[in-house]
Amino acid sequence: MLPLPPATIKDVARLAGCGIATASRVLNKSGPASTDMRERVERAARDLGFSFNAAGRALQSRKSMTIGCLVPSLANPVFAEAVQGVQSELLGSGYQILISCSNYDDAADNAAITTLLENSVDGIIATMVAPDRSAALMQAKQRGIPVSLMFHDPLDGMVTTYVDNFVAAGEVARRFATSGHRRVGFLALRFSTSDRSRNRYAGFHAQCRARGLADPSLIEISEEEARYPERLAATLARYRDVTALFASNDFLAIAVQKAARHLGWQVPQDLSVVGFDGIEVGRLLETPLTTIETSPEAMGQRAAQSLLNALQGLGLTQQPPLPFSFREGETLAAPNPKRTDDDRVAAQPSSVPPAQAPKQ
Amino acid sequence: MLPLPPATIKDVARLAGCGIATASRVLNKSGPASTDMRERVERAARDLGFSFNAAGRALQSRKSMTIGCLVPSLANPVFAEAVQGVQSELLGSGYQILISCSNYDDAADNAAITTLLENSVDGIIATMVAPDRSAALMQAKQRGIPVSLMFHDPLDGMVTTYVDNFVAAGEVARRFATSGHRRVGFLALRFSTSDRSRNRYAGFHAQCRARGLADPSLIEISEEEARYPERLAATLARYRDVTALFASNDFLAIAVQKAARHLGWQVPQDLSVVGFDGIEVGRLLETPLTTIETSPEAMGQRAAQSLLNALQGLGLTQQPPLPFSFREGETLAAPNPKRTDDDRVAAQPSSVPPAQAPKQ
DNA sequence: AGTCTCTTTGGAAACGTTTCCATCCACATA
DNA sequence: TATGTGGATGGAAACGTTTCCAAAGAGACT
Repeated sequence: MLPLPPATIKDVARLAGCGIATASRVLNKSGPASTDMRERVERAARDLGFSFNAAGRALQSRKSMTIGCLVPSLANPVFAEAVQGVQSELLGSGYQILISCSNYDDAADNAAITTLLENSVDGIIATMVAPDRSAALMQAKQRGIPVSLMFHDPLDGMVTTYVDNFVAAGEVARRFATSGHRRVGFLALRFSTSDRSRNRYAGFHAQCRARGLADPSLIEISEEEARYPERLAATLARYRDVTALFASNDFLAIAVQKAARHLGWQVPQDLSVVGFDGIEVGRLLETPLTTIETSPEAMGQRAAQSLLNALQGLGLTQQPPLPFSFREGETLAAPNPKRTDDDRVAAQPSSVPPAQAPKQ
Repeated sequence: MLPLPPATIKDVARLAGCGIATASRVLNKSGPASTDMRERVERAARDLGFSFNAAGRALQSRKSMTIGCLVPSLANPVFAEAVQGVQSELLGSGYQILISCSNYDDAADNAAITTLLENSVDGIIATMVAPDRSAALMQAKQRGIPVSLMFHDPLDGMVTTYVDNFVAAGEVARRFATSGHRRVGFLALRFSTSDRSRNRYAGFHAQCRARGLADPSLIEISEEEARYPERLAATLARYRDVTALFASNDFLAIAVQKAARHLGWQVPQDLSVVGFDGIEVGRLLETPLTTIETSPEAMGQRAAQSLLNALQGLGLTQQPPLPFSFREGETLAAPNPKRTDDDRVAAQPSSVPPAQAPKQ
């Protein structure tokens, strides 16, 4: 039994004894047909196991019923959940998702968008390194393809679904200040390729100033430090005077907890830690993580919803930011005066210290 | 500036002053052309910003250069990472990924496969509730579309990439026995829709028997219990005599730790816990999780690799299972004789106790 | 000069669909 | 009976490609 070619609408028409146009109209319910004819066509289609060929359809109708989705990585659950949100929102709509990951690489971002364009996607949902500078994305807009960004703060001429990183990060600074911290730090993994991280830092920094705190130390770490707590510990040890750390995402915050333990520091007594994102495991830790809670899934849903609206001709309009909330965990407390006193002796100047890891 | 339609190969041919066939040959490097002609065509294409239209191509060549990927959910990082693996493996190959999620629903599985078929994917990579009973999947195979499963143990007539769940789970039983546990339990979230869970239970059960342990209690919990530690605690409290728990995935294992804390039990002193999957956060917990370590990303990569081979006509062949390793964390220890003695008084018979949650 | 071969080229069909348009038929109205 | 109305139907073009095939031109050989 060789793989016999799938039935086409011609086959259906032939079996039903009618023209192709009629078969098409019946199967699409897109035009008049007598009851008799309707039955014959439907029966023929069923008997042949007919289903439409998307390529033929796309070619003729200039609609691929496919939307392109570009995210940095699916290994990051934040993006994976967002895509899940997109998927769930698109579920009944008839649209498929063509997916692509850039691994946080600008060139890959552009290549991916180009590929999506070649596949004539009807719309694009994306999180990129630099959407504002992407030539491919421009091209998409020129072609009239609606583009809906996720996670990016509002950008000129782009519609985006986002959480106000600046404000949310400011809230963390506020909490730090209220708890009595004076010297705080901001820990980021991919600072240069993530406008989210940069905006969080900016908001954090601004609010620190507003509250009279010292300018926060910006600690940019490597993949390796993020992965091995003892490496991270070595880096943290160089910021002894910092009593509270704002990690730009929850995994980092959890890694900080582990690293702190490694140094014999207690969280939150010796070091307060606050994360960002609000992943579920954070709740389940022995010391539940204090964090900014967001919903990546809602982000994806809303981005998809916007796009669907645009696809229905309703126009693509910028919505207000998604809400976030400050989740009170147990990793934020007042600074330990004893520790700070003791340790400050050994502390180094820290307004913007080198972010490099010590060589091993 | 209205969205002007993208340039077609006809436009290129016209501008280059040649026939369509020639333009196609040059742009595809698929046939002879004089140097002069080559240059003219390439220049024209560049000037027009031409790129191929995938639909036209797919229609004529009967190759969509798209592979369909179906997983239960992207909210589960195990699957998300697997898809990431697929994606990374497919990167330079020219294939796109059309993605779909079933939310662990059998009907949705079938619908998704059908949709993929309509989109004439060239191959399918899937994890389903019941691949062996999927009519749509049969249809795919009949059409000669290569199918590569992920996470499923080998199945009649299907090629799958997997970790030997039976053996891996047996290893956990072995460790429990060696540590001196006699009464153990197996905790699962979606037992009925996951052959993985079932195979893990089977392997665990078999090895418990082989080692002379009591038959493990099968504890099937609801989404809600998995989410709220106090609910899970209530359930666990009904299995006081169980001294070691094998959770069918790491998140569950982490939830168990939290629930145990809620009951005032120490892990591992009062209750040993072992997980499955080997997610990264497990390492970072205050009490690092003991677990079976696997690599979902490698799973995706290998599945994709198989499929690529098949697509190149090399034939799709079943590979041996992927390796796993037992990660020594700190959540497995010898049972606490005191606790077991004390608590057994209140214990209920537990060979196969009701798996339902107490009504609230 | 005639014949052959080889390379370069373009015309046209085919892929599966949708949709415009014309035709046909039945029936109602004048 | 002639005219008009309106629904049902099918032919054919078009969407953007690839590829088969034939034609045309350039040398090389007899």
